[in-house]
Amino acid sequence: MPKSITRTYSRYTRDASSLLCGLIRAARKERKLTAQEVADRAGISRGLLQRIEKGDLKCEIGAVFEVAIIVGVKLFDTDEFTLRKHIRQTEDKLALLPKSVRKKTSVVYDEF
Amino acid sequence: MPKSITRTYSRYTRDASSLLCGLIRAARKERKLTAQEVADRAGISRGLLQRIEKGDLKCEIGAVFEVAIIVGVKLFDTDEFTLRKHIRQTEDKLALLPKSVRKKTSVVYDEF
DNA sequence: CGTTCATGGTCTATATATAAATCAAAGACA
DNA sequence: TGTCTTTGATTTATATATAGACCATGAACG
Repeated sequence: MPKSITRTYSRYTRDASSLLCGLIRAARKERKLTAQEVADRAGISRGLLQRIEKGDLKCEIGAVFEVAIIVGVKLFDTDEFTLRKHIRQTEDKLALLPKSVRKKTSVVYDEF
Repeated sequence: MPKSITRTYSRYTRDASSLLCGLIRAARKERKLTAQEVADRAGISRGLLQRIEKGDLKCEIGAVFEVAIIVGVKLFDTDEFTLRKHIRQTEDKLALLPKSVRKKTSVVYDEF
C-alpha cells in the first residue's frame, strides 16, 4: 500500500524537467497552437497539459513524450530512423550482458 | 471524471520509450547494480523499476528520470552546467513570445 | 552440481493522477 | 477601448498507478 509517496528528486532530474517543459511551451507558442488544440491532439485534458508545461514530475511519461512530439520537440535529438538504429544497438548490447547481477558474497573469514 | 483512459501513442513516442528503457537496463547491468539497489536509491518500489525498464508509458516521468540518472543515463546528453544554460536560453525565448495564442477569427463576410 | 540470490510475475489496498466542468483574469486583435 | 478567446486555477469523481508482500523460476558462482 502506498503510504505517503512524497518523492524527492535530484537536482539534475528537476533541471531536465525544467528544460523539457520550457522547450515544450516555447515550441507550442512558436507554432501558435492553442493549449486546447495540443491537448486534443494528444488525447489528454487541458489540465494535464498545463501540468506538463509546468514541469510536474508526476505526469505520466507517455503523455509528456506525446505532447513533446506534437509541438515539435525532438526527444533524443535524432530522427526516427536513427532512433530505431540505436534501439537495435542497445538490444544487442543487452543480449551480451548477464541476465542477472550477482553481488559478491564477500563474507570473508579473516578473523584469524 | 476519467472515463476509459486508453491512450494511443505515436510510433515515435513508443520508440523513444523503448530506447530510454533499453539504455537504463543496459546501464544498470553494466554497473552491476541490483534492481533492488536502484529502486531503493530512487525511492521507488522494485515493481515500478521493472515497469520502467519495460518501457511502460504510464510511469511517472520523475521516477523514470531519477532512475536514468542513478544508473548513469544522461538525459539531453549534456552535463548539468550546459543543461542550466539551455534552461535560461529557453526562458529568455519564452519571455519574448506572446503570452497567449490567438486564432484568426476569419469569419469573413463574403456572401455579397 | 548445488546453493543462493536476482528476477519476473501476481495480487491487494490505497494514495493519487486524471478528466471534466466551472470561473476569473489576462491578453490579443479589431 | 472593447470584445472575445486563451489561459490559470480550483473542485469533484473516478480510474488507476504504486507500494508491499508473496511465490516460482532462473541464473551466478562457489
